[in-house]
Amino acid sequence: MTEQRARGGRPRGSTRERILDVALQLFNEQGYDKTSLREIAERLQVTKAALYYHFERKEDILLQLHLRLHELGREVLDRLGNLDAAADKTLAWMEMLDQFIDQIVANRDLFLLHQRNHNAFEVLEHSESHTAEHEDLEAQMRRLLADTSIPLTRRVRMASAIGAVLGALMGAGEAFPDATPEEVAEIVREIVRELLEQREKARV
Amino acid sequence: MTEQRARGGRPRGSTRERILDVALQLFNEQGYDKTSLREIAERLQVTKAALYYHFERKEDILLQLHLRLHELGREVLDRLGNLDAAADKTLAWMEMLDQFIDQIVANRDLFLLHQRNHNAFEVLEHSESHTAEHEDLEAQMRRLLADTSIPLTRRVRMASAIGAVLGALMGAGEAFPDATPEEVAEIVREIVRELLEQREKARV
DNA sequence: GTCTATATTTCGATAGAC
DNA sequence: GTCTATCGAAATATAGAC
Repeated sequence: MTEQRARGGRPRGSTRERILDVALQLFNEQGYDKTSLREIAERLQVTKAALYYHFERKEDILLQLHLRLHELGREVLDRLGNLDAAADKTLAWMEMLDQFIDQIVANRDLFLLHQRNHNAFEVLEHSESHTAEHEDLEAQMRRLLADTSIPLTRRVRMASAIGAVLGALMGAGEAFPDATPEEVAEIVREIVRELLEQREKARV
Repeated sequence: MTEQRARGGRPRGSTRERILDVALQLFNEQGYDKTSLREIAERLQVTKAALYYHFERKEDILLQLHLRLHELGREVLDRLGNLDAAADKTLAWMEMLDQFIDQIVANRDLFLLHQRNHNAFEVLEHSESHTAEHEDLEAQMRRLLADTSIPLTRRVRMASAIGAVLGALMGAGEAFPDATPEEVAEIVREIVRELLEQREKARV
């Protein structure tokens, strides 16, 4: 029952994937830095040295988990990129956040890892492999928000919309056990629409 | 110019306070776990052993920074507690978030520490000193959001409002260099009102 | 691909002089 | 209150047999 939860559409059960799954689990429980390779090996019933056959360094384990997250980011950014030059980016943003919400619901543990080990991920960026197009979803969102050709109010609303999604779906933890993730997601979608829609100022 | 930034209304310049300031700085740059006492000592131009005169363990440094944050939390919770039994908690929540916004603007580095070192703070809670009333602001907010006597929609909106505040004031980093923190804060206040206000459903 | 054994480094923490 | 010197523990990583 614990081994069986399928992730993505990946080769299941390979030792390499099992290492990544266990690592993700432990990193979320204790944090990346506080989790030793010894602990990962013990939970997998293998020795430390076995891990080094599959990954050269501990950091590489985190890097691979980062790539899983990066794939999700590409999906979102590709859709957004097509509409980049559109005059009104509001619709594109709403669609992006809709997809973002879906991804969080489907990959909560991966987003949790990113959120709870922010510092560990930062050193990944500052090492190799971050030559150019390897840019993070978060970094690209920041660039979006820094576009001064967009009125400040709209940019702050966009940042708040992202935060609202994370706050309801991630920050609240298991605060909504009386609701399914889809129910919560639907409420958040409505909130995003409220935050981003162009209101007609002519109303009272 | 770097030494002079005043924090709170505390005894400035005492070695103990300088340790805490430098530690806060380094913890935010590299993370708590990746920051060694050697580094803190070097930046302060003292030796490691000197730190141990002021703090028994490394964890105690983090604990004191936690207490700075905890004081801010008490201020918010005291105000909220008075209105706890009110029939309509909406107004209380708005006031709380207003104060929350002020605190973030005034103590961004402290909140950053809490956000970026979530795991390190967790072990603090699970050790001593967390007997009872030492409960975290975050923990109490979670209890609030878990109150099933409140409709789900309103609780999700509350969680999103908190997230919106954090997203605009913390997550966006320095994405709004063209605006003062107060300008951004004012926009966020309006967003919070929109998210929490009781809308008259009778419209359109 | 996994093991045993060990090298290497760094860290948190202490003892005791000044 | 700060220093020098050092200890013990734990972590990452490697060498080489099976």
